Amino acid sequence: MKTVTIKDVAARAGVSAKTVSRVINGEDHVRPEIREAVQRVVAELDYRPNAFARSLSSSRSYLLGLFIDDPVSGYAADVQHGALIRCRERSYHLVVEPVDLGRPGWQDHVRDSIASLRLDGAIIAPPICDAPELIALFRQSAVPHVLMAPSTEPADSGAVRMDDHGAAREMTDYLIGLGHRHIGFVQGPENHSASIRREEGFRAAMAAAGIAVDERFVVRGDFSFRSGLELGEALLRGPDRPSALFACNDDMALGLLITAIKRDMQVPDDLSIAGFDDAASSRAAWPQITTIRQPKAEMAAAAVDILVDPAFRKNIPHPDAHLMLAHALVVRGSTGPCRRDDEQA
Amino acid sequence: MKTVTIKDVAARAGVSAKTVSRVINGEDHVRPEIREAVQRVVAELDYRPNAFARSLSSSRSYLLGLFIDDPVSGYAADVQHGALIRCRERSYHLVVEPVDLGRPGWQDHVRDSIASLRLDGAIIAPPICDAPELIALFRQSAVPHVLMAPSTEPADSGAVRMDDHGAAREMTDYLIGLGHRHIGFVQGPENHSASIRREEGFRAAMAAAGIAVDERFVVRGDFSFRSGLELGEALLRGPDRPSALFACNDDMALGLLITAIKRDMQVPDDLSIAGFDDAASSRAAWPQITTIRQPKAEMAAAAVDILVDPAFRKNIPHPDAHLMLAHALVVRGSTGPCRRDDEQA
DNA sequence: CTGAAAGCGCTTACAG
DNA sequence: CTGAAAGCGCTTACAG
Repeated sequence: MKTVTIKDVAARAGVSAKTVSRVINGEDHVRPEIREAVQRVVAELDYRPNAFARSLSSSRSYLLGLFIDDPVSGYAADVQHGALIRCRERSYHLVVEPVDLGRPGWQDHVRDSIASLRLDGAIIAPPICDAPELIALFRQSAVPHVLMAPSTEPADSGAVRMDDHGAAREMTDYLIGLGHRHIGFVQGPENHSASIRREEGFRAAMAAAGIAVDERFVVRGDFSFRSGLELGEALLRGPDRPSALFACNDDMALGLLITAIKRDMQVPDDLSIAGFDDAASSRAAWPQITTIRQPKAEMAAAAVDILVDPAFRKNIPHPDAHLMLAHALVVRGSTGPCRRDDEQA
Repeated sequence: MKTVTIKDVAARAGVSAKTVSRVINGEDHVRPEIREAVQRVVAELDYRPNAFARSLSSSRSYLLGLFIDDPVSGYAADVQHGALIRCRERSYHLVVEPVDLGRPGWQDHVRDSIASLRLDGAIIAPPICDAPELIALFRQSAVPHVLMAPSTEPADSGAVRMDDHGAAREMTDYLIGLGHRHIGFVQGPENHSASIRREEGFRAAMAAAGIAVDERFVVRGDFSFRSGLELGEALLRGPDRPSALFACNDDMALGLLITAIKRDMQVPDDLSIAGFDDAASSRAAWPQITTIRQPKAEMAAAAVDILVDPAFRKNIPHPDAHLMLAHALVVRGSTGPCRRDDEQA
């Protein structure tokens, strides 16, 4: 089965290869009747341009890279899906590149993607969006890149984020509104800047309500279900325990919930539990977990939009390349009014 | 920043481009001292071959496609990760292509990947591995492809599977061994051939033990947590209900478990629940769910190995391209001895 | 509005 | 063991 090339199309349509190229790429300056004739031949021959030839001559790859720490997480799945769908709409392809900053030589893999794949752009997921050494690699090679939920917004990087601080504050206000005073907070990993912003939002809400944070109830997890399980054991052991727990993500919140159930506590009557993400784990439990809906797929799609926008590519830094998407508080069954006597006062 | 090309390396090393090419690709017939000299220059210049130029001239893309129905599922994440890691080891790249057989025009997307990306091979995940029209596309274009867990094993397709029938039979034997006689079975979607093989294994074990299957307790789900939830309501409503439930995958088993908990049943004392997959959902509950470990990532990695193996590429059909990987029964807290009086007899 | 020429950076096929 | 030439299938830059 001989491959159909641009020359075959040109010959059959009685025009030059250049004209076929113009039609294929939707350029101007082609007479309508010629354009139609070419399109007809393209369809007849089922001609598909060779992406490599195009890339080689134009030095554009139509390839975007998604650089991500842990490609197996539910977060990664949502982000990837959002990016994939949008890439397809834009006739780009997506290559997922796992980056393990803990493994020596990671730079080489990244450089390799950039150099041999000639990536047209990169989406950099948290937490590695905050690694200056990684960002520098893209900057040096002049590869347009968008950071997802970064701690800072460098002028020559795009950025897509949500208001982690504000969302955490809303959640905390909601818990306080339910009468809770002894609210515990489960932090995420230290390198996760969004987790830090969430904690700040929590503390801001507590301060605004004039409630002192009990530091014994502020503990660090690693975003995993397992860490939620273990921290739950520690937090719920003694008689002196919080009436509500706010975890930095849903997987940990689910771990807390399971621990409470194991200890025969009633949720939400004995303990309210709130998460963050609106991950599948927040729905795969009983009661379902109150959480913050984070627009993960939308953020990834927006990142693609920024990267393929000629205005951004031609003109970095670009004012419109820093986006903030909306979140939402999702109230479910895991949170309820504080029923603790000493707090009714 | 001027890009370093093969000519630059050749000039600086005082050899021809062809010799540099030989060194880069690890071919024979290069004097050791020349090889070393070239390697030194490659390192000095940090030369990275342009993947597009290589692909264009060699008509190999070093790109593998993963074609998958639902790229957001936990199954997809595991498969993708297994494939990604192995691709990296083999210096291939992976492109994920969602395929929605329900949407008209899906063929065009697939043809496009094949034709414009010049895919070197394809991994086809279940359930679309059983769609003849899809397989035909790869066959026609002579793209080597490996099916994951297909219902049939065409001679000119590779295949990687596990023994779904045997594994389901083991699980059922285990439940029967615990004294259960009234065992319900939750089927997967009709188009999922592995789910059918699991049901057959279930029925074979029941028949071998001389136990009649109560067809009221055999119900169809769609692999989703939600369907497990709903089917649980139906199965556990009346007084006449099964003492054990075996679901075709873990997400549905988790749904069953949550329903049992909602209905104040004790698991496993009132009801044993078993799943299939060893997905995260089987561990994110209390009690944890007894299941079958399915080697998803290993299956995907094996598929990559088959695809990049020159012996397979040169010589399709190939006898060694049909693999069966080992599974394991994982006993956890959700299953226990049958405590129903009428069954003790 | 259209096209002929040159070139992108490699590898293939052939010599020597 | 090594290299000069041609070519992969497009696009760029330039003419007209």
